[in-house]
Amino acid sequence: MADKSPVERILAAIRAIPRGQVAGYGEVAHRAGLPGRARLAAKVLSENTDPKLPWHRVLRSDGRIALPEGSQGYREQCQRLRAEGVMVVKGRVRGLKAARTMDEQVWGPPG
DNA sequence: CAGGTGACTCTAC
DNA sequence: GGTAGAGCCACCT
Repeated sequence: MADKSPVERILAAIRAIPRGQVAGYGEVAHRAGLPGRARLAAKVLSENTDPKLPWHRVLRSDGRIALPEGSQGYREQCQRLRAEGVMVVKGRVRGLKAARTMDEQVWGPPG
């Protein structure tokens, strides 16, 4: 990875998320080389405006959508996830979860 | 330099 | 299993 800015690295990590799968802010931040910067990832997404960026694959540690229910972003994320084969119920995501437990097997361990 | 904010995370009930 | 409150850390004004 090039010596890009932390924001660029976060965006790259999000772009690296496989389709039909989801990841948490902490995971994305850690993958971006910024452990503990989950908040930064959140702000980055809030500032992000790239339609090609799979930001909808980024969820909270609880596997829940970060945006408030009823918001435009919430609906967009929910619909996009469903379109990728991800089940979304009550603002929660069912199926694979990239939490800090069994994510390594789906994300791929370092190496 | 200090204050305020947040698409977060963890622990406890 | 879910909700509620406190904590933490970096970024912005």
